Amino acid sequence: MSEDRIRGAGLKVTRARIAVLQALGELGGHPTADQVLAGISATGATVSRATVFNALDDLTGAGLVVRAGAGPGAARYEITGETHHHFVCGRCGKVADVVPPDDRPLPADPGEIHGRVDDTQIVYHGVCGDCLAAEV
Amino acid sequence: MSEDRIRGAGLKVTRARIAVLQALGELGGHPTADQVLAGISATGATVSRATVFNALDDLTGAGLVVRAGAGPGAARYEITGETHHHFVCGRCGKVADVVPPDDRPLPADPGEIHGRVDDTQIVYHGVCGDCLAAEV
DNA sequence: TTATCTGCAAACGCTTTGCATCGGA
DNA sequence: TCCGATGCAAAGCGTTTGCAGATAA
Repeated sequence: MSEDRIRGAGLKVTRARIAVLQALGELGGHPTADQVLAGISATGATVSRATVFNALDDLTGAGLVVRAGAGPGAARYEITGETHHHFVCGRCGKVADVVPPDDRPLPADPGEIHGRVDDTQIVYHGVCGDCLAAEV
Repeated sequence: MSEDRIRGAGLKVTRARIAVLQALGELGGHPTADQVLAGISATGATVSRATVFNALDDLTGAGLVVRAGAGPGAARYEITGETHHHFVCGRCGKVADVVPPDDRPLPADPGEIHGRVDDTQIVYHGVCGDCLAAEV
């Protein structure tokens, strides 16, 4: 349940945070903050835009959510979960999940990092087929 | 030489693009567009802000440059090169290079992606030590 | 009860766009 | 010569901030 994870992260359990976490889970994929807001609104709940950003930021700091993608446009968020791979289009910012070609494990977390690692993933940077096709 | 890579990518060789590529190389790390602009200005060359963004976008589309990092604030760029690992702080957006703990090769590019892969890297998402310390 | 979060709106900063001019091939 | 890049400025959009009121613990 979302509430437990929020509580476990040391954050207050509030309507907005539950809604954000649930929306992320239901939407799946890599929604932008705006899409999260839309997802929440679709359930009938009302949360302001700024609160969505606040909640996403808090959840990111708590390690429950990760900002994904490094392309143009809005930031994309997803729930911290199992390690998986991403394909990021540097042109349109689209993020696609990638099915691991094999089950080779990732290198362990580097010990020299003086910080907390919440999520590890392989990122393939490139240009997606749509954008390649759009290039004249 | 920067010019050769630009030409090889099918782009016109212009002053701005050479300057951007050289600045990225000299700055190293993961500079923001603004830092690239500052780096260019430091050499005495004058390039407008919009042109830096244009050039970075073109070079990204050509696969010579990759947008890195998925944190708040400005986008970060780096030259496409050898596979290396990144630690991204979801709080301050800092990107740190990670020395691979071993030389285990990455899984091959997934064949099902209908696009072009320019760069593959492992990304560790988390919170850096500075931000952890700043959390009260 | 009290520290914290929410919500609204406005400000902020990064990024993109439009158009005239300049420059590479 | 011709197509494309540059440069300036201004608009666009995602994100953050400030403060008063509401709420979880």
